[in-house]
Amino acid sequence: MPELPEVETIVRDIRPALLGRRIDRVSLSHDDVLRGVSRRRLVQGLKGATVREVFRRAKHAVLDLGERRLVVQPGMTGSLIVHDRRLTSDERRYAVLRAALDDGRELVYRDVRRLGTLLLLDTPGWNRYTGAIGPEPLDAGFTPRQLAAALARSRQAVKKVIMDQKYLAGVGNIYANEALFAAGIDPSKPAASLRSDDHVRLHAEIRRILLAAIGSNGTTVRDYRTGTGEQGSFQLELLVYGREGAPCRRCGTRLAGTHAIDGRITVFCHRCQS
DNA sequence: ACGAGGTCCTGCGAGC
DNA sequence: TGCTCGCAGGACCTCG
Repeated sequence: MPELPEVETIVRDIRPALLGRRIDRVSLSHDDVLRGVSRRRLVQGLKGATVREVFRRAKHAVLDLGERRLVVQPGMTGSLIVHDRRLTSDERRYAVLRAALDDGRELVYRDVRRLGTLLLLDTPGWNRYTGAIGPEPLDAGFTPRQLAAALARSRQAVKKVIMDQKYLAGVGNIYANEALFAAGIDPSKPAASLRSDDHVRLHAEIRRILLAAIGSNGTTVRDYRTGTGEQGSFQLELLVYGREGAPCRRCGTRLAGTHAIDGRITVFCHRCQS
């Protein structure tokens, strides 16, 4: 599922097509993707609204509609695409939210597993939502010190902490694995046991990898698509994720895999990460 | 506060 | 071929 680079790619793709557009018609196939908003209020809130801005927060895409903001959390299998022609039957399949735009195009939120979520927030709701999420790793203000402060408080595994959205925004399982490998840090190490040179390396590698992944339009393992429906290509650059049992690209050691941290697959090199 | 584990969903690939 | 099982990029919840 989309992590920061994937959602950033989606937002960059769909933003030009959405800015200034009015939403004319809305349809929703399932209510179970809604949180904190009823079907009626969602449809009423979107219909007739004009898209003022489109941006990303953490792993979520946000449409600023003036009075309210639509937050799309794609979860594991969600995609957000602006179509400029009739949808194929394949594209209609699993389309959860369809919003017809005033220029004839259509914004479609598609989600096979429907673990994704749609929120429609007023200003106080938005403030609560964004206030509960940690710093954006690609912001200029994100420093090794800021990362260190988040890690210092926790004895949990460093991988779990950097994936925890309240400490750091946008890093999910793929990029956590990759950044820890690149920084030479054992994912199971207690966060508070990292030293300042670890903070500097991890900070740099998180940013470097996220930027590189954005440059490749994200990582397509299975479902992820860009805002124009294409696959990303960063899967070709992954050094550890998905390579359990294969030789480490740096030293040739067989990569280890475990589900011991937060029940998510962790792949690492015993020799290069300590 | 923490860690472990379950829940929401569906599809796919492995193994029998 | 056809079945069952385990697993999958996230986020949120409860329990002890």
